[in-house]
Amino acid sequence: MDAFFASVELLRYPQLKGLPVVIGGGRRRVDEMVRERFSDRPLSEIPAGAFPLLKDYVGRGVITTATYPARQFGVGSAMGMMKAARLCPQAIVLPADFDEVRRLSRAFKAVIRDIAPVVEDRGIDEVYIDFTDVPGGQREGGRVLARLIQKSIFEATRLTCSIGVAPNKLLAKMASEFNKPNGISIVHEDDLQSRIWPLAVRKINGIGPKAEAKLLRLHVHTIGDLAAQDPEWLVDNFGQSTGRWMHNVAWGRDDRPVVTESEPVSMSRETTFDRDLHAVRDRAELGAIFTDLCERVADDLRRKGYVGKTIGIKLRYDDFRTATRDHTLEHFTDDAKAIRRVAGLCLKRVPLDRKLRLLGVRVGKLARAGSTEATAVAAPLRVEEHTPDLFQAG
DNA sequence: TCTGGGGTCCTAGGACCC
DNA sequence: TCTGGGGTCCTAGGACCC
Repeated sequence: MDAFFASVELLRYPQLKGLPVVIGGGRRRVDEMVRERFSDRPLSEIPAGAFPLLKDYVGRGVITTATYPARQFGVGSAMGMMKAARLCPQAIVLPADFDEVRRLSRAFKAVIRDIAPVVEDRGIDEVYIDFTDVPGGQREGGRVLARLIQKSIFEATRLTCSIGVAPNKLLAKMASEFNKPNGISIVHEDDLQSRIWPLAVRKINGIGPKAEAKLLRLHVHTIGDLAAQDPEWLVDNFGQSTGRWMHNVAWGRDDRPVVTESEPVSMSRETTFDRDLHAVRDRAELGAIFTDLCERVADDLRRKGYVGKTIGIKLRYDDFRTATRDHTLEHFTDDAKAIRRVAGLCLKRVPLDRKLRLLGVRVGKLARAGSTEATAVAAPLRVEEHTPDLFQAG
């Protein structure tokens, strides 16, 4: 989906179309004051000039999404709000409306599944779709089906998306970036040299800032450079697994299937404080936040029907270093008090000499509530109950 | 006044088991 | 004088993605 969170806000405030708008940062709806001030008219008639600007923004946080006009100024996802404010002070800031974003996410995915049922979820605004067995999925290299999906999503949501069609997920993901926003791009196997190799290695899904920096140090800049490297040399520098993977992706090879179903591995809640907190001096405040996080995780587990047996905490110090501790229980739980107790034990094992900026609680090793795995009580088998197998007999 | 929140997967050492 | 070889699970940290 194109600039998803921002586009969702533009549905509500169409008068902001064409303007630099960023979503992010706030814990509360900073446009509430504006809405109160103009409560006598519809949202779409609030003058654009009345909205809060990035230059007036105070506080912590990062940009979730920037509209394309804002991107012209170099503002983008994951950028700190303060830095963004220097680049584009006149941008309008709005908070994310998660409920509305989730609703529209479900809506666009439902539209796709109606047309092409083999869909892999890739977060709130992205999916992989397998065109292979969709009737007409091969027409014009997939362009006809891609157009139908685009049109159907727009009719259902008034939102635009960009689609890349290619022989595998790796190339499709890259192709989807070629023609944004509201674009379609078809990449064939033969296009590797001309369209993929000139790209920076960072464009590969799976090469992040660290791998990029190391590749640049080794004078590997483009995907073509990467493809030209001896696989053995890549293995020597990045290890067996990453080295081989890098070689394969540089040659456009990816055999991962489109996975339509998956079970969650963990659920967590975390929060960055408005100001850094001290474990001793701000004990009461931290304690309340800690308990609240445990209750929210427990609530998430219950709502989604899961229990977990590994309880963990995460904290981030004022110098941005992160520490985690976890503890695995004998039994599964979704109980806030139990989670709070174990998380409290974890907290005792971590240094608390620095101020904290973030606290998080995680539950892992999940099982479906009520499943045999979740309810089985681990009882050691008594010897006389043990039926010997072939090798033990006699 | 830098740097969110919710995830997955990988690595690596150590405990423990057969 | 020589001290295995598998395997799984747990824990901590980190890279990466949306």
